[in-house]
Amino acid sequence: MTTELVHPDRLQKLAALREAGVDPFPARGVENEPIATLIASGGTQAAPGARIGTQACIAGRLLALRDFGKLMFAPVLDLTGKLQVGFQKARLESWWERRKWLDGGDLVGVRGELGHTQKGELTLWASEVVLLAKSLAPPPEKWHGLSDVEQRYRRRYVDLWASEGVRAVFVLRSRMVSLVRRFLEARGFLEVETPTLHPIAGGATARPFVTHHNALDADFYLRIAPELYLKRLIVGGLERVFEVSRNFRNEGISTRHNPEFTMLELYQAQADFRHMMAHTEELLEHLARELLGRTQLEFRGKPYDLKAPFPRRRYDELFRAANGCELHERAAVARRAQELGITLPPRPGASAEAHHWALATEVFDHTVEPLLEGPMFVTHFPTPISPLAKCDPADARFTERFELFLGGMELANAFSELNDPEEQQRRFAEQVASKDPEAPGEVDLDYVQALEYGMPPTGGLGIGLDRLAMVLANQDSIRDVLLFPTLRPLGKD
RNA sequence: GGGCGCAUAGCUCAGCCGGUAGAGCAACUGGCUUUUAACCAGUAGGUCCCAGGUUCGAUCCCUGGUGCGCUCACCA
Repeated sequence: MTTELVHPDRLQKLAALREAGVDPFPARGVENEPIATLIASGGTQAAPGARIGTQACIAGRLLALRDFGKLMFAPVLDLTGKLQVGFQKARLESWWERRKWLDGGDLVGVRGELGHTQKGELTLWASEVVLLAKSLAPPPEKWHGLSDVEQRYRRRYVDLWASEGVRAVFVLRSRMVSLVRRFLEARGFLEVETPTLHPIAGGATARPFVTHHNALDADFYLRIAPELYLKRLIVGGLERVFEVSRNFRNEGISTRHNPEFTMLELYQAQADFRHMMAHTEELLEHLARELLGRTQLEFRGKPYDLKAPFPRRRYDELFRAANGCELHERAAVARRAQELGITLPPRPGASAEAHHWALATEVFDHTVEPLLEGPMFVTHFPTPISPLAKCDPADARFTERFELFLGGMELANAFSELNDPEEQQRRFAEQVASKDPEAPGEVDLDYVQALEYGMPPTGGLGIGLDRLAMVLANQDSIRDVLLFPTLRPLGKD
C-alpha cells in the first residue's frame, strides 16, 4: 500500500497507536503559537523574559529524540524556528510509555510550561503531547540533512526542514516578490495577468515550447515573454501595468537557466528608459535594505553594493575598449570573431547585415559580459539587436535601451518602447528575414495593429526575479532559488 | 549536444593489487532526570544504479545504458 520509503518499525508503531485508541492522523490541529514569538519572549536564564513560567502550545516536526529514561529532549521545528521540548516522566506519568511510539520526523503538538534547562537553553516543559501526524518515512541523516543535490530537488518537501538554511532562502524569495508588488503598487502600477498560451512566440528571442489545443485544433506556444501583451494594455490606456510572469524557454539548463523562470515586467506610459533605470536602482536598493538590512552583499564569493546610482557605460564604448575595434566595422568585427574562435550556426538566406550583428553580439557576450561585475547599466544597445526598442534620437544606430549586469549575469533589460507601427513592422520583418532559429517565424500583425491605434511614449522594464533572488540570497545556482527546478522525469522501471 | 566527475545500508560516506562488503547517524533491545552531533552495551539492516563483456571469480577492469552534478556551447 505504501512505498519503499516506509520503515516497517514505524508501521508497527502505527498499529500500536491505533490499538491504543490514538488516531495517528487526527482531523484537527492544535491552537499553537509560532516558535519565534516564544523565543522572542523567553529571554535568557540570567534574564528571563515575560513568558518564562507561563503555559504555551507549539506545533511542529520532531527533529530528534534524546531519551534519558525518565527525561527526554527533542527539538521541534515550525516555520518560524526551532525550540527544544523537554519531556519529564514526573509531568507525563500516564503518557510516558507512549514516547516509544514517537519517531524523528513525527508532527506533534506540545503544551507545557516555558522554562530553561540547567545549561540555559529555552525549553518547553511538556505537560501534554498530541500526535498530529505520524511520519512513516524516516528522516535523512540528522546533521548532514540531504546533501545529494538530486534528492534535495526531487524531495524538496524533505529538504525544506531537514537541511539548514533552505527554508530561509525561500522565505526571502517570497518576501522579495511581495516587496516588489508593494513597491510598484505604491507607484500606481496595476498588476495584471496576460495569456500564457500564445499563438506567436514573441517579445524575446528564444525557442518556445509548443502545445496543442484540441477543441480549437490549434498549436500554441508557451509564452517566452509577456511583453507584447502588456504593451497592448498600454494602448488600452492602463498606463502603468506589471506582471509577475512565468516564462518558458525550450533551451539549455544551467546554474543560471531553468526552462521555466519568473520575470517581472512593467510598462509605464509617459516614461522612457531613463525612468526605468531609476526604477531599477530604487527597487534593488529598496529590496536589499528591506531583506538584508544593508545594501552591501556577497554573491558567488565577491562583494557588491546595491546602493544607487549604478554606473552607466555605453555598449559601443565597452565593445571598443574590450576589442580594439568599432562595433560597426564589419571586417574588423569578423576578424576579431575569428581570433576568438567564434562561429555562428549556418543561416541560409540571412543578409550580410544580419550576420554582422549576430557576430558582433557574440563578440560582445564573450569579451565584455563576463567581466561586468557590476552592478552596471550597459546602455544604448545597437538597433539591429533591439527590435522592440526606440532609436536614440541623436543616433539611430543605437537604441534607448539598457541591461543591468551583476556578477557577469544579466539581471534586467529595459527600453523606451518602439511605438511607431510602420517601423515596428519593418523591424519584425527584418527579424523574420534574419533566419535566426530563435526569432519569431512570422510578424505579429495583431501587435502592429495595436500600435496603429496609438501607444503613448512608454518605458518598459524586465527583471529576472529568479536571478535577483540568487543575488539577494547569495545562492550560486538558480535551482537553489526554485522550489521545484526542472529535472528529468524518473524512469518507470 | 560536447568534455569531466559521481552512483555502495533509510541518510552521510569508506572499501587498498579483482577473492560476494564496512563505519557513523537513523531503526530495534536494554541502561541512564539536564541533553542538544547526548552517552554506554547489544541486535538487525545490502539487487554495491542497470545490461552485457573479460575472468576460475567483478562493488572493483572493459563496453553500452540510465540518473545527477560541474563545465563548455546556447540563452535571461
